Amino acid sequence: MKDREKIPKATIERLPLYYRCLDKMATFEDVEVVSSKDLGGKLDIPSTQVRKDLSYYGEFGRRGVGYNVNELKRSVGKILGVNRTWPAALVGAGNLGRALVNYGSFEMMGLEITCVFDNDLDKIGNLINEREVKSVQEMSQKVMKNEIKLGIISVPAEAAQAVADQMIEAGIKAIWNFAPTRLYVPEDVSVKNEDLAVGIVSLIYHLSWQEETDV
Amino acid sequence: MKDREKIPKATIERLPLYYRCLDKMATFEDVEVVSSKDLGGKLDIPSTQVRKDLSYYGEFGRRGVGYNVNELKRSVGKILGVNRTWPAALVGAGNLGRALVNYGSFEMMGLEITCVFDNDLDKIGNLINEREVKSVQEMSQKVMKNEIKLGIISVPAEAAQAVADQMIEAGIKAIWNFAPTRLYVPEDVSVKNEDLAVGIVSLIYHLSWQEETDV
DNA sequence: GTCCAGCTGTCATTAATCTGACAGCAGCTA
DNA sequence: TAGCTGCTGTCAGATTAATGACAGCTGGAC
Repeated sequence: MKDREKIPKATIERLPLYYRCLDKMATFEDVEVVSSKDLGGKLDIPSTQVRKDLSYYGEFGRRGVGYNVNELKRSVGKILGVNRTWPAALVGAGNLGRALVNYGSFEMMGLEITCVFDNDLDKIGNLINEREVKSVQEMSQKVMKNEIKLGIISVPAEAAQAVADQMIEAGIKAIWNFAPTRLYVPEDVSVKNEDLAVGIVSLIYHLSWQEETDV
Repeated sequence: MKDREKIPKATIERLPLYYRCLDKMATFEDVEVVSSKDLGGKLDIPSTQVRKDLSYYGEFGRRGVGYNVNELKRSVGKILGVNRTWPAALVGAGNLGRALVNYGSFEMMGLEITCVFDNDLDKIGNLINEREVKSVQEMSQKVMKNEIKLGIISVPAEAAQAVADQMIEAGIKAIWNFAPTRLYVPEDVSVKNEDLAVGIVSLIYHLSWQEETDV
């Protein structure tokens, strides 16, 4: 394995796609071996890109043959860290928060939302997918006790920074932020913004341009 | 305005951030003029990047002064196409679908989910944020009648391609895909994958690496 | 008016990322 | 065994994006 610092972000974004594709192949299709061309074909990624991405982490294939599906899946899973379960604390039991807790496909990626918090008295005590919504005040204790490193923020923008601060205080090292705002965090905490309103705009941009040229 | 083809994707992803920030400044803060340094500072983007991004579309600032907040907001809004309302059809009234319909921040970006479809008889007829869930069979007609160009897919992966095909058949030109699968579409249809399970993995990757080096 | 600090727009440079080309290995055929 | 096809891993080149440097404009101070 080479210097982990020098691996393109784009590569890391593609690895989960490979992983899920390999999982699907291992589970539903009866294939033992896959070539970079096959794998790339399913994901609309050039075969050279697939090989390059994998080569950052070692040599997983056999020349003249291809990659063993199960073996590669295990390897990629280990690279990504999804070969174990990562407990996560979610704050914000609104519509989006509930959807995330109920979302099915996280398990495969090692994510388990183990506790849910809110500060709305109407929501505290409710059950979401068998998890009781607790008061935000209980978060720190719970996070520390269970050594939770992963936090998910699905509160309104105004409240997000305060929640983040509290999470960091409690020892959380990675934040998945659904609030439409930038978070200020120390260097050793990583943040991934999943900003839905921003996501849609690139589509609107293309649509808008298309309509203009159509006329 | 220069050749629209040559504008970096990354720039288009940043424009909505500028837009929302400008909106916030225009609404809540009492500033008339903003510099690229200020704007970038709020978003953690270098000022040179801000100026470069804007310069692809024209000259919006005044040398020695900066950008007029309201003017720039209007200009960026127009560039992005969010200066009008884009009706959208959503298919899949599960937890995520419901969360999207109820999501507040889309309005500002011009997105309005005007109709919701599902094929689950238990869901058809329900109200989500004042919109009645209709049968998927009614989608084509509704989309064609209202000339809807934007489709949102929040169904399980297995059903996504069929929904996409139906959308395209009905004239939809842009698809926001929340299903964890690749969609095959004609060239003139744009797809934006909002793959939540993939999004979380890059965080897990960093966490996993951090733990390794901590020891 | 002149000077100065601060700002934009853009060209030149550097960095990041992707793509193409190919040596080298594997397995099959005869 | 030799010959052929298909595949990987990697180097070199091309492409794309980010950064640095600076000319030119602006408004206020004096």
